[in-house]
Amino acid sequence: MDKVYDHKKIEEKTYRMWENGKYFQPEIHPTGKPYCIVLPPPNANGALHFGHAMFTVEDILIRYHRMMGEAALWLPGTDHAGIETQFVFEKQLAKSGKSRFDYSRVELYDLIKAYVDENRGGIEIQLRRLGYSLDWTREKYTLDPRIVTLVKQTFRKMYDESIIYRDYRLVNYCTKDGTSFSDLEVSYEERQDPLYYIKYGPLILATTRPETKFGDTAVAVNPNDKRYKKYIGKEIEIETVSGKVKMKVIADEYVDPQFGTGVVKITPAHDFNDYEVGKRHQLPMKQVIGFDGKMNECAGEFAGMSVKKAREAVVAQMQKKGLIEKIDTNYMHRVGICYKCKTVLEPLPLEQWYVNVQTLKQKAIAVVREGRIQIFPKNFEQPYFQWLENLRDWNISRQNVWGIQIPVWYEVNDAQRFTVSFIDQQSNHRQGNLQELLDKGFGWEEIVKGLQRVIAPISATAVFEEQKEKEKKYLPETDTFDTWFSSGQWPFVTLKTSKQGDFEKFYPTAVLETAYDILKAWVSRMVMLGIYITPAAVPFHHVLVHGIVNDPYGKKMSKSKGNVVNPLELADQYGADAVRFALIYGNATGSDQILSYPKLEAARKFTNKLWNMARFIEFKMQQDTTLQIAVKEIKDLSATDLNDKHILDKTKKFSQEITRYIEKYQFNLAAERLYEFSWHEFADIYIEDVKKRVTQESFTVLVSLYLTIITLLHPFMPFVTEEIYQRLYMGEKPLIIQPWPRT
RNA sequence: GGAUCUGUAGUUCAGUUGGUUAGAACGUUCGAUUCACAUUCGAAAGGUCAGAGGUUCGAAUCCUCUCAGAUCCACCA
Repeated sequence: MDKVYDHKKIEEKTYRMWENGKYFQPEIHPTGKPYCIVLPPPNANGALHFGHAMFTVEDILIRYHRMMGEAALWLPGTDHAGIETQFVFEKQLAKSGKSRFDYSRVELYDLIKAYVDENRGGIEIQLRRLGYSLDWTREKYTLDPRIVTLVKQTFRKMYDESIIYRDYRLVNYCTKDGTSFSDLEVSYEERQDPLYYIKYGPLILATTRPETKFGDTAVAVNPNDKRYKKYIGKEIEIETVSGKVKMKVIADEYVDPQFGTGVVKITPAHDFNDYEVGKRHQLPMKQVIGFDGKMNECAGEFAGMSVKKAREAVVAQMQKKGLIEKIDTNYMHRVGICYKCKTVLEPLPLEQWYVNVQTLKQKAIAVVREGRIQIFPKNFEQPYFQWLENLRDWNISRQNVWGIQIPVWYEVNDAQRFTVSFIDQQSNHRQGNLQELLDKGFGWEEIVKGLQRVIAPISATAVFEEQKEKEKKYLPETDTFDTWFSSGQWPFVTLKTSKQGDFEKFYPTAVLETAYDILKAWVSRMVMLGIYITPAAVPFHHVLVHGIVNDPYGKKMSKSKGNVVNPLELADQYGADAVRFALIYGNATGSDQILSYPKLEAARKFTNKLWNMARFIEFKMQQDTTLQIAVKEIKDLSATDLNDKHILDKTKKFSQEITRYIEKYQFNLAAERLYEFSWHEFADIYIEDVKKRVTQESFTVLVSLYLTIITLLHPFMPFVTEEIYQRLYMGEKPLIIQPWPRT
């Protein structure tokens, strides 16, 4: 044996040995109790980051249960990550001077698919490098045809049961990425913007968005506001930049008399609150901002300007006309921005598909309250409940190409009411009213072939593929599902499309292990959709939450900050075992941690220490051949020496402790105890003691206890322990499937 | 505005249902060491457990308040 443990010589070949031996497959224990963890699917196109290194927790559980003789399945898979991937791809496109508007949706999809296929596989290699005992023979991908079919079936079922519906309402729309987002995906930013006090006929109102005034369809005051009582229900005449306009004054509780002047302009098409007010008072919606982020023809002379430009221009005009009372430049407020590109999100009215979450969320709350699903640590239940209780209907439409297309067709019986965009035969981007485009001479076939996007009226008849009638014309829904709609079904769609009988055997899964930041986005969706599709079962019994790994200074790792550390580089330097151990050691379940180089170094020294214990044993056996026999026959341990008895007893207790810690998901305590015991109790004291009095009996005890230690450590540090096992013990089967020490 | 979490040695963090002198790692200081390991061994120093009050025979742990930091949710033009 080398004097120093060299992980580079060991890790790759060991992983190959495990994989070739089919030890990652649950069939290795055909009659064992089923135990299943489904890997939270990383972005197929992405690279490993530190969050993924926390999968170590799952590997510990899987390896432990496998050694317990259970049929342990850790099912890997990757996610197509709709918006993320398309975002990255479009950046690439931009470099070559192109944009998504240059391609039909079919072409664009194929381009992205080719791009992803080219970059795929990286993540799998990286997960192998960290020693994760995933059953690769069962690997899944969110766009696997059979999974797509199941996802669409869920949509169909929900639609048939009226849980999914289509509606025309305001959505958070990113004009740069060209798609809407769910409430969850909106980020907020504190901003200082001018608050304009504008003269509205006899009234004065405060607004941050004077450019939306073209979409105003009423002025509102609080019903109890004495100052304005006389105007309620009346029409007032208003001088505006575009001439005189009449406007109704309505009363609504929503208006806060304390804010500004207590008068609000109501723009139902461009503000969420105004939209609600508009619904209550049956106000018309007048859209003045287009999906390109520019003012439309309703804005008169300002048409074609960006929102920002238009705001400045409108204000300038108003000032000229003396319509601005004053400007408060110190006004602070929060604006919704796109979490990807930071563009200010526009509330825009759009036809979208929604999931009615009322019943689903009540059930999702109930299963946790009743303890059918337990969250560890328990304090993460609170945000889970809070978020679900606040949850509003879930917008699942995304105007992306990269994703699962919503499987619906619209009957085109009145082309006048459809808006389409497409690439014509000359490869030009066209968009507009379908009837007008047809009138201009574009052919139906041409439009369908180059189709980019269809906006069907809310009244259009939506049918599924097989419901289409031959004599009728249809255009497809071009929107795709929110990625979370498909990944929210992950536990059952993976198992249902896996090997025969897997679903029946492994569902519900044992544990869902993930970072707390996607508890809401992902876990709650899985619970909702899981109990919807499989009402008798929950998708997993336990939710195990881990924290985030921050950079050495405690700052969140992010590409933009440039402080991202690649776990594989650390695995190269310190060894995969050391990286795994350092992440577990000294960090309580669920709490954030700081990447610590001293800790990595300490973990690496630990692997070397273990290695040298093995070297000592090997050395002794070479020195004294009578000791070799002892190694092979470590069954009936008898100890006459008091110290031997003592350590036997201690090791027994130690082994119980480790088991208990793993069962209770206290991996940090397990790791600390393993480190402490093996180094300072076993090596420093016991080995030193035996050195002075080597007998066959004491050496046998020593060797057998060392085996126990190596076995208990295996889930945490699989490579070095397996290698030691292979060298010293050479059983018929490798350590990975040796039985867990029982007491 | 509502909620959650965190505050323990120079640093990073443990501390299971309240129970002797509050632990570890790294760092620091002193010492050892031919023969498994200098990536080692032995030893030492280092803490008013953020602060104040309360419950208790007993509090880092439970309760209240204060201070500091982080996060989440909601949201007024």
